[in-house]
Amino acid sequence: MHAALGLLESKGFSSLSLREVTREVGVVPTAFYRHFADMEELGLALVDESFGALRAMLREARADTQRFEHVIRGSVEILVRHVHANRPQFLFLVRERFGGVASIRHAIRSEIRLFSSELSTDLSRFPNLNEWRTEDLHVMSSLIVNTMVATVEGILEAPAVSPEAEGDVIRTAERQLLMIALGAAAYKRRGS
Amino acid sequence: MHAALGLLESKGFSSLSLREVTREVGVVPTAFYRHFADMEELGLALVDESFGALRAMLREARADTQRFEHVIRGSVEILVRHVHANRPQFLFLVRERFGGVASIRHAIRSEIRLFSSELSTDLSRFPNLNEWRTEDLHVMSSLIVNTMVATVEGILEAPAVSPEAEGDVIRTAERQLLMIALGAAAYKRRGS
DNA sequence: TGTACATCAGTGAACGCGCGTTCACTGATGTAC
DNA sequence: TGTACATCAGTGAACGCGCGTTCACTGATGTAC
Repeated sequence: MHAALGLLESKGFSSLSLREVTREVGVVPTAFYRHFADMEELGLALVDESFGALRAMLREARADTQRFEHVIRGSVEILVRHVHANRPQFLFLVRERFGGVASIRHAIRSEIRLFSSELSTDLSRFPNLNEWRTEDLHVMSSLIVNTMVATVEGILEAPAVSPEAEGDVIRTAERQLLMIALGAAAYKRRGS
Repeated sequence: MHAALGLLESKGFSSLSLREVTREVGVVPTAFYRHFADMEELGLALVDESFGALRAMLREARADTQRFEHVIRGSVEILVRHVHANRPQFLFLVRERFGGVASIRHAIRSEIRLFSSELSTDLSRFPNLNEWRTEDLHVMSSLIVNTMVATVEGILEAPAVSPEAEGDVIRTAERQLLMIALGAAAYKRRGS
């Protein structure tokens, strides 16, 4: 799994061959079958492992909800830290969300959808949001998730050697989340 | 190109073979070389064609900017119509943005970045926004682009047979854009 | 403590297959004079 | 208007290659008695 993730830095999963993986490990191709029935099974194992990294990040973010501005800055900081610490996993999830293997694609999409609906629940615990209609909470949380996903993409894409490109991505993300928070409040005022 | 786009409905470009394409056309593999030097050249031609569809959409959207709420509803309507009319092209762009062929990936990303900066310029023509700092305009326009991209993904993903799933995507997009517009205004009030 | 057996990860040869690419070719269509 | 030649898209045989998968095997480690 580690060898596969390494190779996936530079190519999509569906064009990764069983022989490439075993070659990377330094083992004969047939040895692969001692561990997985086929490449799809390896792919789904990588999905699981990557979800582990993702959920660890969310757990930390959730344990850390304070005042509004601090929530934004803190959440983005946690996001950046986890993406750096688990770059291969996040890269895998971001890419294979649209990749060629249907079962992987569906697993990733449904996990993101799940995350978005959990975020709705979390948001409803904020004093200002606790009487929102679930529909409006969903609109807001999917907007936040989209922004977070785009931020992960931006971090992964930013050249590792250029901290200023990453700084831009981070600053933009923080301002966008603030815009969303302010927008949600105005949206609600306007609706009632 | 038409045959390739058809095959790309169900797989990524980097796992599409030259022989599959010619088989689909009903022609011998070597005939491929009468038209393209290799698959990458075909891929880049598809990028060009798909950008054509994308730019046609943006041209129409730009010709149609009116009051704020109408802009949102009108833009989303235009988006939906063009995605339906050019589904294979949009599917191609959305997927290959993270696909396995670097030159394709980079072409798509730089086009989206270009679009985002053009949107900044367009936004600055709105009376309320004409004195914003370009940096804040960029924050707002990239938030809008992210939302639009996510909406395209949602439309492409929604089962073709289920108009209600697509209706949800559309309604969510409209509300998110409204949230962004209101949020941008509040963000600015707060900043000054 | 020693023996017998099971489990496990890895080996190496072999297979048939689809792939990209080469080559010399054919025959239809377009162009110059 | 007729002839000669160029251009063009497609043909079909052939190549070497990497692929996934099969099979019977080896030798190390773990487990039962």
